[in-house]
Amino acid sequence: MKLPNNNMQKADGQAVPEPTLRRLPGYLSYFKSLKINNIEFVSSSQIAATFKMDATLVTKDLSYTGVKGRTKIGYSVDKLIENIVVFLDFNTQENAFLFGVGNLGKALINYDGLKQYGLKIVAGFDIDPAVIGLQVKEVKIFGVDDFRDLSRKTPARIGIITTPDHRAQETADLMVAWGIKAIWNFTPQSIKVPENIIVENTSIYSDLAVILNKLNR
Amino acid sequence: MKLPNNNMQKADGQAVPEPTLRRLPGYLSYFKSLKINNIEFVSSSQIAATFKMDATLVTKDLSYTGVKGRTKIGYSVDKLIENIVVFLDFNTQENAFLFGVGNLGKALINYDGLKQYGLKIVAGFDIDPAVIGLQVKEVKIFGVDDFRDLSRKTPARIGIITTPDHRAQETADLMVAWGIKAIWNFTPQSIKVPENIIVENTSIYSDLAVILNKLNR
DNA sequence: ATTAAATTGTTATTTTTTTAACAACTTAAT
DNA sequence: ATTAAGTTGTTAAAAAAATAACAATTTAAT
Repeated sequence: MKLPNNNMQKADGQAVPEPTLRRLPGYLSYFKSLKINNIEFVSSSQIAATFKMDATLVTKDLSYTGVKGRTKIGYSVDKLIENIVVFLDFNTQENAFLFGVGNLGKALINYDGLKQYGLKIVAGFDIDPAVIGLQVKEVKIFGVDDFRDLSRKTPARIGIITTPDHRAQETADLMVAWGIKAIWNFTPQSIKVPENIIVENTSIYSDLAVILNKLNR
Repeated sequence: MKLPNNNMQKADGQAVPEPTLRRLPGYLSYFKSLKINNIEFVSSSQIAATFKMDATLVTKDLSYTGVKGRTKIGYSVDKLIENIVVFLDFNTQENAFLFGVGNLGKALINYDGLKQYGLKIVAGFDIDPAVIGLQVKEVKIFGVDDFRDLSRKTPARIGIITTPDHRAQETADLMVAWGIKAIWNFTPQSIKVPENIIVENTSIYSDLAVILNKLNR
């Protein structure tokens, strides 16, 4: 329909279905592993079998990225990877501040994968004096007051909340005051922010709920 | 329609929409914070405003749990909490084995929240001799060989994969051989398992994709 | 060269999920 | 007591997403 068929170009105004958006990174990971195994082409039916889904849905998802397959051959793994990476903006590095350097926070900083997927945590923040001044991998941990200087050197549009639950709202408020545009909230707490601020909640409890439900059905 | 109106009883055969299932833990967290603030009643419109969603959808979601609201008063916070907890099986403790005691694995073990939501990690596993024998919080870390004994003492139906990506499949295979019924996969790798095994993938990359998309639109 | 099989990509249909509409009810104010 | 406002809960409609159907194409085999 209104899909852009100018190859390798992003559908900027076009809203991509969120389910599609959520599936694409999974495909990407799969394609990367195919590449490691020197597999050059893959068909939608193979992909569908791997993810236990309908092949049509796969082609639809992939078509959003502008990639073109070849009849009887399938899709080029290289092109798939390239198109998805570009489409999801995983190629342009986005800086992020992380607030709350506890277990989860440290795990995220140590998580190499994120960098590969377009996100670079450039600084950690905490209110615990015992943590401030430390360094986790290449990421230094700062106190709240150090923000001004830091933000001038390495500005960030994304703020990650990995604080204890009850500190989520105040942290969000702080981030908004700092000019953060998108908040990635890893606490189960729902946070209140101005209309124009993007919030994405990552709740492992939702996944847990799904597992328990399937298990006990 | 075919909703069970026998109060406080779970709709066992009835399939609950997964979106509903995913939203319930968020509500629950919110209700718990209301309770801490000594708020006894809450209306669907208040809940809807908090989560920026339609009030009708809230009532629908809540109705699945069998909770009943009072006109002009709203829902009892206590009853909401109780019904959601029961409905999601967060009250009956489910044991889990965790494989891959790296940063993320440790973070999950240290995460107190999980226990409160029905999941208890009873043992960690790793192939790194430097890690085997250690103890993270109350959770001991074992080698693969220790499984038999352990599984007799504290059986578990859920297996958590927090290994490096390229070890996901072999870990899954092992878990299936162990008799694990549901696998919670924290790697982006898609894993192949027998038909009857439940798999839930937690991919923070999906959330990241959504954030970047909104940010760059 | 011809044909058969496999595969993409599009359009149509069905299913699922969300939103809207509205009736019934209950509390609090007059 | 009466009324008005706010709220639940259900039914209907709309929107979104997934699946099915199928045409077009292209490769590989005969």
